[in-house]
Amino acid sequence: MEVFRNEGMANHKITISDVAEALSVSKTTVSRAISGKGRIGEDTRQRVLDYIAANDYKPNVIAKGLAQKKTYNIALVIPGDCNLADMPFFQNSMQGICEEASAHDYDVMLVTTSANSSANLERMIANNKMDGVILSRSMIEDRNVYLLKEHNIPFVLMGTSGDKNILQVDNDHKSGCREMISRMLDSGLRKIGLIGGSKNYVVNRTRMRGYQEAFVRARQELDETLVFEDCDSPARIQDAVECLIRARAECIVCMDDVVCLSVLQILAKKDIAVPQQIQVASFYDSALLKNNKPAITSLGFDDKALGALTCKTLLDYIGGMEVQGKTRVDYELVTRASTLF
Amino acid sequence: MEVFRNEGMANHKITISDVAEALSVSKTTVSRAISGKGRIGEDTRQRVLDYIAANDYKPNVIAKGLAQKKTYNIALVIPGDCNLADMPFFQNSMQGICEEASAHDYDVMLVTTSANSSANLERMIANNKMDGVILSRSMIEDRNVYLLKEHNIPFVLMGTSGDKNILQVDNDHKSGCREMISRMLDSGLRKIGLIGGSKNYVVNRTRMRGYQEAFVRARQELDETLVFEDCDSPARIQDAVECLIRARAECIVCMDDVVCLSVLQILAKKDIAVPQQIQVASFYDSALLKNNKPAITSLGFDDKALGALTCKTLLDYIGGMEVQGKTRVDYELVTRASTLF
DNA sequence: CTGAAAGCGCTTACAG
DNA sequence: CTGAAAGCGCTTACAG
Repeated sequence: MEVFRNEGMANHKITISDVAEALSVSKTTVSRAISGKGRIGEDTRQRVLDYIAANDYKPNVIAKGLAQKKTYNIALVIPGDCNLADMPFFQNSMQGICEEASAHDYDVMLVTTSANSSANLERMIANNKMDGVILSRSMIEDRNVYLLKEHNIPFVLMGTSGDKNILQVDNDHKSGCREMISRMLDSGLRKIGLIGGSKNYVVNRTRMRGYQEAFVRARQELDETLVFEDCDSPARIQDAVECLIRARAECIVCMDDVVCLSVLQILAKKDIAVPQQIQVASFYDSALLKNNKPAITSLGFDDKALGALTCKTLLDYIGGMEVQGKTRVDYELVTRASTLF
Repeated sequence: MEVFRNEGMANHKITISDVAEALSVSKTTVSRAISGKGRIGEDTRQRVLDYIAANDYKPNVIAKGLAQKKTYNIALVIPGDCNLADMPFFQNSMQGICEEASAHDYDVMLVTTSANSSANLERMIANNKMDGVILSRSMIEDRNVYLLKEHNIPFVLMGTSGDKNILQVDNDHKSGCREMISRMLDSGLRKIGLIGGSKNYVVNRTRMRGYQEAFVRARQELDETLVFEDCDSPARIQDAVECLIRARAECIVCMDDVVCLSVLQILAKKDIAVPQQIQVASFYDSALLKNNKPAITSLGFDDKALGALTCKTLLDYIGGMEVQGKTRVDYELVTRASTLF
């Protein structure tokens, strides 16, 4: 079996002293030319800039950070054990975050937490290697929020929280869900069933509120017997679907697309045609349902944009700028063949 | 709309000078007590250790790194646009990586790349903020490998490459696939269809080799007309399934579970019973198929362990230790109700 | 407009 | 066994 050993001959990088010496100026001057801070003659500035471009000198961000007491890192906290439905969300928002951070010369450190442990976050905080953190879509009880507040570390939640004191950026789930249900009510549908995942997730509670608001606005009574929350197992979903069929629901709305996938499979097994016999829609549009026939009516969110905006908010906040306490990102209601409105 | 501004009163952290002063020893001594390097009296060592425990002093990793010319960061490169089938893989391996890194006081920086751009990785390299990088399951052509080699940056591939000069750790896909097919052949099955995703992914080529080897070992002829590669669209999968049905295949083996999910939906629509009329298995066992009825025979991999091992390999390599050039992590063949062997 | 010097918080030869 | 000093690669008052 072949074996490797690192020779450790890293490329020797050129430093600020090297360029200062080469140009017969001081390090101070070089630093100023690069940062743009402090007065400096236009011609010297240009000389420095030309030289570093030609010799592709890159300042050492670590050293810069040490001098400025900054790290140019943010941490992204994601659940280590999220369910399948959330993966596309994390995947896409991550990309938005990374790109936005990159654009501001920041890097993002990954921290995974599990429901029972914030050990990784604690270590990260202790090590002090980041200027701020992004918390992602969270549970009702969040120890991470507590930790961050206690240590006075700037953070923004990519998600929704009832706590008015924390910065939050989220997809506008409530409005989206409300609009979808409103459209259904407008089209004459009345028996609109709802099947949702765990209420421990804030996002599911928010979606529920959108559903409720639509009924209030339409001055229609909401039939509680058509609502099934906490359906976090196949068995519960099965029960819910059967109840809804018995109750002659006209439409089944699923809170996320894992639920929706299950529902579709159950309906297929029972040979119940969508949308002819029952309509189906999902509050979240992901790759999971992309290839389904019929195509599923759902809410489209731009998770990458959400990630980018969240990152921008954090960076602005770290930079001492004023930022909005609560930001909601727009959605798109995409009606497809699985519904008839 | 409420607005926030960061007051910037970060907690003032205690430094090595503070503890040196408090104990009337030199910074050198404190440093030695902590690092364990260099001679130091047992009693002074204990005094220092007690003090820092009591006042929970944590050395500043950034400063430490600067002095040692290390960063205590590794970068993890993941595709920004991976497909659904790969998400659980990334999610789980990420967790393994983060935990292993954490255990060695390393942090992991996230770098997303897209097929057409390695810009984020290039920036990361230029900034020199990591000691090494983990590349994840990759395409046949990989610009990232080229970049890393060029800059002489230690890296390991979490995946498989034909390039013998790069460190690689991967699930033992080939053996797993071979064993599954061998078991099928042993049980008397002959017409074993295969439907796979894009051949641009190394992993799919590896799986294919496992499939082929099983036939060779069993001295059975492989019927090429039952093999469908590059099925990266629903339409192609549909075609493949129909061909296999026409050819009276006894079993359909899917290279990943997104393919498998499609296949199952198609079979359901055609009212073809699994496993009675046709058996179905998948080369990858993920949450996607978890709730399917019947349960699907598949290969189980411990992606979290894979991530941890990959991280360990990189860290060992960075640390100058000898590491194995190529490591394969074991799998588990899980036979379930979707097959009859 | 420019530079010498101190400092960010550590480590590590070197000397004792 | 312990410490003074130089150094990692930057920034930034301060002085000129």
